[in-house]
Amino acid sequence: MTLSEANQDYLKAIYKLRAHGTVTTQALAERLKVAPPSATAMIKKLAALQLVTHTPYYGVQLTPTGEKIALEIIRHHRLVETYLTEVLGLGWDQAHIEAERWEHILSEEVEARMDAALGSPTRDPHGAAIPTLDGEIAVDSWTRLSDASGGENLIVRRVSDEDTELLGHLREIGLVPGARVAVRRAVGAEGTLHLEIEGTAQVFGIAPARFVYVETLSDP
Amino acid sequence: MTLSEANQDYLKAIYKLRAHGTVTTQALAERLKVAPPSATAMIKKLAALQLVTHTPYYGVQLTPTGEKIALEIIRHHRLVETYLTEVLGLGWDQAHIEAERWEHILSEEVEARMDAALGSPTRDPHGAAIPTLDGEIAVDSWTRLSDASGGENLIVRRVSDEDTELLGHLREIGLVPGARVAVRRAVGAEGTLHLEIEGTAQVFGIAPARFVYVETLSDP
DNA sequence: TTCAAATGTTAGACTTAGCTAAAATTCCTC
DNA sequence: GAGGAATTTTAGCTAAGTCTAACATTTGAA
Repeated sequence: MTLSEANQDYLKAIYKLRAHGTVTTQALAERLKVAPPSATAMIKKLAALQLVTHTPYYGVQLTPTGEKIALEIIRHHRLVETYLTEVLGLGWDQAHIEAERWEHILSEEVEARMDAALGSPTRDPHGAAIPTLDGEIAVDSWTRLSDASGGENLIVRRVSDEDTELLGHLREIGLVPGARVAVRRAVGAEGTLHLEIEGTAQVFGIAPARFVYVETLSDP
Repeated sequence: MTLSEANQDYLKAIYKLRAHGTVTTQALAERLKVAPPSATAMIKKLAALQLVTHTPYYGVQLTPTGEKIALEIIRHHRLVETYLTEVLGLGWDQAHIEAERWEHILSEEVEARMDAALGSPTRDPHGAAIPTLDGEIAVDSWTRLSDASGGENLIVRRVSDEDTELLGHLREIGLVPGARVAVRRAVGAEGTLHLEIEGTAQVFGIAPARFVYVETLSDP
């Protein structure tokens, strides 16, 4: 079975949106930047291929086969991202954009070579887990930087690659996997965070902090 | 102007078929494995984009812009082919198949990185010239192994990558760029060539020998 | 030089994946 | 629980690129 790029993009998007098991048409349409009817149409096709189950008006869910395929694509994406940054020296944001295209055309053979060249990495440059060849993926239990209450000592474990622009910014200010962060002061829902990143003071918005996952070293 | 993969494939095919300046619909259709009407339709689109000129019933020709784009794609292809064999260790035939897909999605940025990693190569693994960034390409004046009359000492300069299967075979028997070949005996049109490749005797068909380009070291 | 074969083009249909407009359904508020 | 708002789906169109069948043109052989 050969799936079109569009098919693959939808499966990947459903996978990434599937926090509560089921994904709405609108969420899918937004993420893929298509109109809702386009998403409905594709959902039907994927359902016919048994890659998703669809309850009209109530959302879509990946079948085990669909999930496996989504994980393959994500593996490709993250492996390529890692390769492009580690071996060819591209920036994170550039690598992410490239990987969006490469993920669809990567053969098993080249995948294996890149994997070997990188020493079978388990994390991509932003700290996201790279699924294994047989579709296993590590489950992270980190918290979001936006949930910090103030006073914690944290270590950045992962930054989401969903917002390309943000990605570049995070890197600039040093909010990268492995960075140590102290939260000096946290302000409410619409507020800001006062951070010390590797010893440098920074004021950071709550909104982008939702995309930074951290491990807590010491609580306030 | 962003061209579709199909557009790019046609431009590349026209470039490769353009030995006598003009390319027939049939030749194009055959090379791309599509029906002739499909080729006609695409020719019209490319003509509307000013990438080719079309004289109905008399063939198609690249405009300077069309040729430049074709050369960009060929540069991508050959650079990728070189990268995949030299850096990732793929076989020639495998690399060629991969490059057919990669050539369409390679960004200028990654192209530049691969070029640098390889030390700006001028030839791909089969000996074909890699066009420069500004669309210059070396013109080869080598002869075909099939034209050998017997008694020559030759050096292989290039093997055509058009026939994927043949490519693998040529490599196995050592008919690769740089190989020294002595032609012991040549037989007529439908016949065979008796070769000595790097000292090893081989009988080789005239047909596949058309895909091997050689430089003559000494005439009979 | 004529006419059949080969080649090329036109006509019309199909598939994929997108769109807008309108209808159906669910959700939410009062 | 009724009704408007939000969401989802259906209906119908479009564009790219493919196909087959039919028509047009060129070529080549008698």
